[in-house]
Amino acid sequence: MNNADVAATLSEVAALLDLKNESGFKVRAYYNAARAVDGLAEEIRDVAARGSLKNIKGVGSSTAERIDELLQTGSMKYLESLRSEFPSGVRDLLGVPGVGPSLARRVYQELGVESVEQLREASEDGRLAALSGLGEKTAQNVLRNLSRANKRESRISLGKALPVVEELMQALENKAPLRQLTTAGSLRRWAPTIGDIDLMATSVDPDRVMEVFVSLPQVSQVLAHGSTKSAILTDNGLQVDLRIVPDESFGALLQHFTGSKDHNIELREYSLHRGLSLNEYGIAEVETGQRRTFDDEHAFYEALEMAYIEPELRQGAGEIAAARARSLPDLVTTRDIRGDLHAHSEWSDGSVPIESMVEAARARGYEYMAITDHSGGIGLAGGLNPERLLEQIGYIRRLDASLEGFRLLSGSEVDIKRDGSLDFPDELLAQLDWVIASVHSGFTQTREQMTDRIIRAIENPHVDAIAHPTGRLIGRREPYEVDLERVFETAARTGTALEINSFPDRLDLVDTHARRARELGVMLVVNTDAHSPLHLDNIIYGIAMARRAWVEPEGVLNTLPFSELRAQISCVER
DNA sequence: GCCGTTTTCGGCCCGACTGTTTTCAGTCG
Repeated sequence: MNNADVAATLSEVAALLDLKNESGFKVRAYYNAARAVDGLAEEIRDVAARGSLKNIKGVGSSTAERIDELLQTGSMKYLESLRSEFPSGVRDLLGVPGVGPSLARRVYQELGVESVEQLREASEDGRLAALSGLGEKTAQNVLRNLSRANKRESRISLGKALPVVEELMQALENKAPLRQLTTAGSLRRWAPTIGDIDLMATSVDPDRVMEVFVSLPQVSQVLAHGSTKSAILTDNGLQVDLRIVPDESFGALLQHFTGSKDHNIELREYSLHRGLSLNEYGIAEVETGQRRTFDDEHAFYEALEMAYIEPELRQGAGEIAAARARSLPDLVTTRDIRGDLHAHSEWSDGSVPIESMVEAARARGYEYMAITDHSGGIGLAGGLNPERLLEQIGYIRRLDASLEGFRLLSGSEVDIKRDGSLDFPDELLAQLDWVIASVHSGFTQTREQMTDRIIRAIENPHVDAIAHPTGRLIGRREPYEVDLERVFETAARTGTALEINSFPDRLDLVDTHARRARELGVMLVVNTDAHSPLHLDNIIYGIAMARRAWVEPEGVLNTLPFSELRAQISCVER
């Protein structure tokens, strides 16, 4: 029973309470608790073990008791009793866009609908439209939405969304009379996954911009078309909303639609206590109704007497208090990165010669790079055997010696075997400048086995870092079970760095874990795991995770100039 | 059900849009 399981259970309680027409506040309380548990950097069982469940913001004494029961017995009586009131299929109805708790409850109670399929039948044969307060349009809406993706499972990775958005924005800028155009929402906050895409604009001719927008070649369906708001579906199924407002409202609008929801709720609750009401048009005094507008976000936050908050930090995770105290972190940027310490070449599964990777790194302005081709023990990804590695070390040394103003490090992404031993003997690892170890097999080991395995690798003095520490692949593979708290404590003690892997499918460590690692004194390293020169550009995603984790430049190993980096790692003298 | 720089009780973010209604409830972000 991990954090995600507990969160899912609390969400189900919330959904069932919602179906039952319980107080919306109670429903929200359970959803809040679910989100809080899901975003927890620590394992909830550890929190429960020391009796600190109630210290989680959003978890009170009642929910804490139920979580305790769930962890100890594997089930929750409260949930079981709620489940007995609604067949399991009724809850699935909530996944259909446009179907909320009220409609789901009524079709179940009044029509006996117990599944999505039965909802379709009731919409087609007129029984849905016959319900009081509903009509034919509602039935048509439901039918149309039944073919769309489940509203809870339709998120795509940041890396898939961003190229689509950039192409759309470019097309718009080429053809429409825009003054300003920017992203908002989860994309602007660099969330690891994106639901839909929000674009914000100002223009001298909004109608013309909207005309262009809904007529773009990428558009497969127009969902709405107005002068201030339009929405489309792209040919790859992504929903894109475009909003246009007057210049003087742009700051408030951008703030509103950047979110996150948690951030905005907390910001509005805070402001309300100060007699101010916030919305997308500006800041109003509650007593007088007088409203101020803002053409940029900095002024908006300053008007609330707090520092500007970077979008990546807007998660309702303490950033508002820090902004009031003027103690926000000085976040790391891509400009701080001086080298990449996880890159592959055609010696293993990369696509180009080492020289091409070096050229690409230099073109980015980097000072150094480590080539870390795979070890080959389990025949994975064309990995190197000891003989080939020795050959590569010699090759890299000669190449490095020929380079002016750039250091090429001889490294390895060495496989951590099931027992925690490494794929190369220590004598061989000792010859390398940089060793990054990682798990590529045996993902189903128990939590204890996996934790011991990784800790043993961390404790090897030749290991400089652990790559993609949880092994997750977004949308394809869950992270393996591992006690990250113990991993972090060990890494902090041994001075071993943990990676934020920038590959859009990985983003591992994720922000909440990276933040916890830093709290425990772990050094991070932000790498791309590049298998081609183009992949070096993925550094933006890793940096985004670091920024969402409140990480400053001094928390990232590869912001160091080479002269300081070499003192931290087992680098061979040139 | 949670929470406290007014509060341990009485609040709980805010508005757009839709469809069904003659003033509002439901859904969404």
